[in-house]
Amino acid sequence: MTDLLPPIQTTARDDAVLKALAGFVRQEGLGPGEKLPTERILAERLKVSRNTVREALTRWEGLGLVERRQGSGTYLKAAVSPDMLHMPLTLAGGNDFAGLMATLEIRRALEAEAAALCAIRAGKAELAEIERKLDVMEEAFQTRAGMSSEEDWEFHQAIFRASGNPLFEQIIAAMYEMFHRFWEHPLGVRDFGHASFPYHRTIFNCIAARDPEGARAEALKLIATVEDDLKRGAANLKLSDRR
Amino acid sequence: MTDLLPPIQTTARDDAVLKALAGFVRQEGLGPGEKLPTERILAERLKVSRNTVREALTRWEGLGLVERRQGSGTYLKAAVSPDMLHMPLTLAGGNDFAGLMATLEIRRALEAEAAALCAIRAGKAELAEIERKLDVMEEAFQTRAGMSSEEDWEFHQAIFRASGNPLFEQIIAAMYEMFHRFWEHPLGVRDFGHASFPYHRTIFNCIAARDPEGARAEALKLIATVEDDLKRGAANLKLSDRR
DNA sequence: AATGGTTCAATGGTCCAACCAATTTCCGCA
DNA sequence: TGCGGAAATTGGTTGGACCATTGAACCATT
Repeated sequence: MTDLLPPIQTTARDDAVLKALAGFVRQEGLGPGEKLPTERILAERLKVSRNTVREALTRWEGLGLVERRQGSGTYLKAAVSPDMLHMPLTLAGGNDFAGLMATLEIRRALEAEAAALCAIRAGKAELAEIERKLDVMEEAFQTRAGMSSEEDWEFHQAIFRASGNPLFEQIIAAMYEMFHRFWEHPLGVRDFGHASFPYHRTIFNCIAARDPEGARAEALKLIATVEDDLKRGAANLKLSDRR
Repeated sequence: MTDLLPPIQTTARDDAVLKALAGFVRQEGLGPGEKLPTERILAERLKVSRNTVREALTRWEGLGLVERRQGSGTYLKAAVSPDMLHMPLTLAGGNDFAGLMATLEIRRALEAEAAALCAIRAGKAELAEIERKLDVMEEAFQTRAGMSSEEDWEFHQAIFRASGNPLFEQIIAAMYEMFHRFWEHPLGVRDFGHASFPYHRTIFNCIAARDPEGARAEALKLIATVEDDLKRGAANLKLSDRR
């Protein structure tokens, strides 16, 4: 006998509030940036205490769905729908080098799969878009004699978007901040990112040739070079700390 | 000029409460499963209202760090530290078949990478743990003449855990609910999961042999069979709908 | 001795009413 | 018309009260 007989759910006021609120947002067609009703109004309409409303909104705020501005109101920060799946990721000691490597491993996993899917699914328009981003990136590389994080990022984003699965882009976007905190301070590695440059073109070639496994392999190589760069940077940093 | 000059924080009571609480947990050496002080005690010690304490704990609860049980107390669900990095991720939709396939693609990406990392990093103890789960799963398979979702899941979880990167397990854990909603209702495919069975052993063999790329390849094959099963199930379902 | 019922204190969940602090609105004055 | 300050609005905090659930201790029946 396994666990049939799941624990029953008796009270879940604030959860109900969130569901109702999500329904309201959908019905009103509210989008990011728009203001939702006052806490006091919500409390009155839903026939619950303002306190309960606040607990519910606090959860949404913690999840980054909503922003509260004292004296002004509560504003949507993202699209909400009644059937959302929440996936809070927490990285203990997320400010250190190990945390960056952890996110990079996730990125490698997603980048490889997205490239493979992209090789299968990307339409003509999407393919052209990716190549355009690639050209811009290569142009920037030549001009400034080095990797440019912004253009590089846009290239990868285009691949994620063309994978046909929005989850890739969403997960990576959640980690964007982490990547770029280090990206902007390349740990003393002067030619940071140089090694990864050629793989952008090879990945695109595989995608254009409809070669999923090739694309996957090239993406893996690309992230490997970034990882190497970072490790080298960390070693340098440790060295200069000792100085 | 970018966004240096972050907005100053005049009032951030509940944030301060969380920081203080995280410090307390560290100082006391509290781990997952252990009980936190009462809300009333926290309020008194921190010289804030109980309501403020509750707002703070609500945030942690929303982030899955803590579990509150009425009448019992508040318990840690994960390790917390003062310097945590939160990456809350909410996925829109996902209750339909397309959503399931989307999450499955994420799972394939992570499963492949985790298996590869595991082949590199898993220690002796972790290797033994994985094999134990595998034995249990195979035992269940023989006895009940079919895949058992619980034991299967534990096997995969052990691999994620041994990957040395906590993010893998966190992401997958968040999707667990989604997978199992369908797993329990195998869409009419009677021998659902049968096809994936042998790959569990081959994955383990590659990991034990310290063959990352082999493990990655086997993991990809495993998910591919699950995908096929699901697609077959969906086709059956559509067929029976027409009936 | 074991099982089941009762009581009771502890604890999270909810409510209320008031006040504080930041923001926005608006009105009167120059 | 433009501007400065009062007033209304809105989220943030407080304190106190009561409800609902839990779990332990105790008691009664078998």
